[in-house]
Amino acid sequence: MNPHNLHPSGAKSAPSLDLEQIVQAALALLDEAGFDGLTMRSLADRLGIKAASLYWHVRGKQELLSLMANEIIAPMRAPDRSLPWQAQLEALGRDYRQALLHHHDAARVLAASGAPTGPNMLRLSELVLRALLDAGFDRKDAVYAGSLINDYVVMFVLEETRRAEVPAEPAYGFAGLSPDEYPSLAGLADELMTFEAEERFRFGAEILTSGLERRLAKRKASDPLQS
Amino acid sequence: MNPHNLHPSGAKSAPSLDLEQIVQAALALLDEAGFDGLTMRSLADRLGIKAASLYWHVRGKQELLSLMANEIIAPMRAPDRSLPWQAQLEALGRDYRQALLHHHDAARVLAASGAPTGPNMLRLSELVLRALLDAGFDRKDAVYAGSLINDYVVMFVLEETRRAEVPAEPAYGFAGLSPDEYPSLAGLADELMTFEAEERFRFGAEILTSGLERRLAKRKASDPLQS
DNA sequence: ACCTGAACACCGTTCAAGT
DNA sequence: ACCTGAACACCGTTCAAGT
Repeated sequence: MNPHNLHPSGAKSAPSLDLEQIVQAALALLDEAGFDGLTMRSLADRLGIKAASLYWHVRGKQELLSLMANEIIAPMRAPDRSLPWQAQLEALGRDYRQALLHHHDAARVLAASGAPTGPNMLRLSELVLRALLDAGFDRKDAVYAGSLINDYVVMFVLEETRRAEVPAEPAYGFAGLSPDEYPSLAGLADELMTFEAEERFRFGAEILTSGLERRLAKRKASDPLQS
Repeated sequence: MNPHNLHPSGAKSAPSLDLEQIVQAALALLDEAGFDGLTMRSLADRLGIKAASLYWHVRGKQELLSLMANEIIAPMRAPDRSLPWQAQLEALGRDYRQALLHHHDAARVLAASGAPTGPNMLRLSELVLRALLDAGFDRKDAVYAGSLINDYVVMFVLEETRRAEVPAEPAYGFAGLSPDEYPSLAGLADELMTFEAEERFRFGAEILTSGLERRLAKRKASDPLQS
């Protein structure tokens, strides 16, 4: 239908508009079928091509997942740089979580997508690290803190999704536990089976933030050159 | 060979000694072939049976993974209860990480194994939650903190393993990044490509511990009934 | 009680060949 | 440049049948 994909209007020709369609179709398939239903074969079906054809556009499923991860976080916005670093990081964390919740099993895609490669992924890393460097963390600490924050959000939504997908999960059967063998566990059965996502997410965010605050305070105390 | 598996000596007959062999074989296979090489078919081969036979012993691969997870953390020891809670949690975290590092891709098994079910898994949860309750955290906070710590260790070793398996990973190509588009990322290229596991693990542990200390202090300040 | 044969319904990926 | 046919080398799981 459009054999050359040329724009006669001289606008810079969109690089691989086909790839964009593939990623959009993959996201739509993810929403319908979940991570386990996302296969090269059914993605090809949805695009009206054969599975083998996908390999002309992407190196393999791994690359597809990276492209999807990059697209999933596309709606994320940069936080106001004039805010305190804690507020910037919390805004990024909340935003990240919302982006993941916006697609079915998105956290599994992110967890499987490997090192950040796409521009949106790189931009997210950039924003987190910028806030940490601005705050006064040294280079190593900024990198460590950045991956801590990233891992926290992905892990949280992974668990959040798992809990939501299996309602009244029988596997979370902490109810019948022997109070003699597992006194703490048995006493916490109610709390273990409940998942109050918002409150729980804020808890972890608060722990990370105040832990980082403490780290920063110690660093500054031992290094009077910092502002 | 041992059709009834009876102990004439009156000792309580070992419940499912066969299951134990299966889990041991699965762990040996994991060590040799990694998580992706751990299939029901090759596990059956190793045991000298057919894949279908495994389903008489376990409900499915998911249950096998749970059993493996339980076995992987079997060497973990309870921390000295007289230690401060911070030291107990740090000991548990280090011990947990070591147990995971002891088997190839063990963190992937733990991440895939779902809610804790086996006795060792339950005991690990029990120990973490006991330390937190002893410290004075309320019930909800203890549960939240417990899963935070657990997730941190698993996520860390997941990343640690990924980094070790792919030496000089070309995917972690932060070197050629444009300093104009990604100034922080480009400036941190060295730190992003290095993975100093011990130091990095301690960093996260310290952030979590001091964040939890702060939380506890705030709680106690607002609740004079606590010791 | 425990195991096998045989199948079902899939996977990701490669590659020569087509247009 | 892009797609297909056909295959390769696998998966997890079920179930009637064997012993």
